[in-house]
Amino acid sequence: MKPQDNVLKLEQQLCFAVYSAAHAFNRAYKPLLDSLGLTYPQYIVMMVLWERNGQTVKEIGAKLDLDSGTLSPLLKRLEKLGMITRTRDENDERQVVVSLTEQGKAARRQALDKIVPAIGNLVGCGVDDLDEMRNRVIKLKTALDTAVPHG
Amino acid sequence: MKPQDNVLKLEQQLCFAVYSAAHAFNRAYKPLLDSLGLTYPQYIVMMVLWERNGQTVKEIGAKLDLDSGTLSPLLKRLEKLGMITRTRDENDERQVVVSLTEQGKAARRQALDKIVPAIGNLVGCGVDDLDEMRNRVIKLKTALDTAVPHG
DNA sequence: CATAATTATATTGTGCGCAATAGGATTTTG
DNA sequence: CAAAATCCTATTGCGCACAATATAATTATG
Repeated sequence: MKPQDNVLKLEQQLCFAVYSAAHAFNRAYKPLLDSLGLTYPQYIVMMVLWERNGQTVKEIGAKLDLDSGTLSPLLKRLEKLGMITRTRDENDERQVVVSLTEQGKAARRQALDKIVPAIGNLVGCGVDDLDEMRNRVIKLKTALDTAVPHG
Repeated sequence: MKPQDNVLKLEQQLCFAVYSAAHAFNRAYKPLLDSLGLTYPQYIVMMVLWERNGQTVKEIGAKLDLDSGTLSPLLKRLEKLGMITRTRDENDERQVVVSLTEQGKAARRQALDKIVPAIGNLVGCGVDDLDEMRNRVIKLKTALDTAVPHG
């Protein structure tokens, strides 16, 4: 076997490790998020709004690297769930402002009390390790984004 | 602001870093894979077959954590592309054996020569760093999988 | 001020990803 | 050996993810 033949092996690939870990996170979140009726992508949209209520679709998309093709139907589903409202901006009618309902605000409590600690237990490593790992993954994403710009 | 209020911030979340890095990988691979006419999920199926030709859907699924709902249509598209063939096992007609065509085998060369080095440049860090990072991400995935079994 | 260019969101089409279900083929068991 | 249970793949339905396109509002330009 040639020396470079290993580089195509699945287990050697960082991309597959990341791809696979992302799916594992999804599976881990699912039973926790079911109690709120949210999917993971919907949950991270809620996180964006919990940080600051009343943001446009564009602002949300910029923070999550998601475009309107993903967000438009997702936000409609969140609206149907009673988590958010979508209203056209009075000054600029092109923009849609997304705001939390009371139910949407209340969901934050359950996220803080139940979901965050549960996932923390699953990941199961010290805060310092976790910080370092997150920073490495973010650095990786930034390197990939710089080479292949988007949005 | 209460001390635990930070834990819901997007930038603090390892899950979002991983989710986001997975998308960044997809974007980085896209222009490279376009020359082969493959998507990233199709590419990792090809990797599985390049390691060992002639595997059942179940075997492929076990290696990639994907079920038949994902693989069945994906494999049909690979067949249509001329990369693989799908044939019922003679001894056990429940099983479908997936095999590389000549074109599918030939695609491996282009992956080795063009795609692997291009992605290597993008990730842009030493082999040791890369190994350590991959191992950490795999460990993370394993921890999540153990807590929430699947398949 | 009218027209062109730009901006923000929505829509359409394709391909995952996964739960639920269905359909045969094989194996188990009574 | 016949009935039940199990196994493997395919299908259906829903929700992302994203490219391409459409539409309406705003801004820039001649």
